[in-house]
Amino acid sequence: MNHRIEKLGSLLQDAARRIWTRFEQRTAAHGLSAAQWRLLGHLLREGPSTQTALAALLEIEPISVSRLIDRMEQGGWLRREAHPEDRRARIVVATDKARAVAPEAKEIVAALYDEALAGLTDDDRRVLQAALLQIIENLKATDPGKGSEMSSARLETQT
Amino acid sequence: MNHRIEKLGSLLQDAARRIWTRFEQRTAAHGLSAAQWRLLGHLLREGPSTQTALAALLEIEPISVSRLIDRMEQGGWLRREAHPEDRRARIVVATDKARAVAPEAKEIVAALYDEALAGLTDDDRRVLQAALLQIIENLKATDPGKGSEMSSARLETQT
DNA sequence: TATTGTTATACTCTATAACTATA
DNA sequence: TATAGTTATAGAGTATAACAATA
Repeated sequence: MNHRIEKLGSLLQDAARRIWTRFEQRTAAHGLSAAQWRLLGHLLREGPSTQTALAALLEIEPISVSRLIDRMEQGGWLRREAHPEDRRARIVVATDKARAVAPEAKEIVAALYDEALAGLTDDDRRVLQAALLQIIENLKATDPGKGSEMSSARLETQT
Repeated sequence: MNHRIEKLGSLLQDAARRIWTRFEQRTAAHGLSAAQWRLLGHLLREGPSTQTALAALLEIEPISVSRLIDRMEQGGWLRREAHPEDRRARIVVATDKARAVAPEAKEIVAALYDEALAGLTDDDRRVLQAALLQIIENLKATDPGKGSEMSSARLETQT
């Protein structure tokens, strides 16, 4: 019998929430939500992207991406541009305003992660990182415990 | 310089979301949300509780607890009873219906955690658990990176 | 026919502010 | 005055269904 982690789900959720809440507090002046920062991060790191690709990357529904982008476009963080080849699609592009805050956001993230991981050795950190990736991987495929669903299987667009 | 975990926040969030989503899928027949299961878990493990205590435990606002409980009371999962000593307070009590699903929920959780942690050694799991607790602890106090806030400091009611 | 993205609509979770009842 | 809980209201995230435009 392997070691059982009591409340694994709650621990993960609490840790994640503390990090994101803290991050939102420190970036409050810009008025972006955690989900919006995540989307913007993708955009800034990996360049312009269609909404469909963003939805696959963030693993949320296209309509949710659409909503996020609505608000961010209003705030001037990004623009929807025409796709040069596919006239149905739109390309989402970060604006200069977004690019301008990226360095500050990066610094905040770095400092925050340092605080969050304080007291953990390098080995601990590597195990933690690997463990999180493993958990995500383990739960990636279609749920084997339920014989019905099959729509979360298109995640090959992953990084 | 210590090891940096790129995307620590995203990794934590993704791992947490996958676990909770999977859990919701497998318990879908009962129609409870992740937040509701968490609240119910506290109630079943630790017995009846006031709403204020639940709010402190779950670290959400009392009004959010009130809303959760509204829906759960409608669903017959719990009852609000009068507090014997303090006529302002209400005691939240899990119903027999809730107690009846507890074993099934526990089994689902156990199986889910086993799947999530597949491939991780016992040592890995212990490090993971300790790391999560450490992160939560590290980010527990008032934010030192911001000199303004001071309202998340009443967490002494913690387990 | 399939895909991209949208509207319309709705539900959950969370929160701030203002309030009631009680301590 | 302070606390327990509520109502009113609102924002964010997510989702299903129906649809338009295009491939």
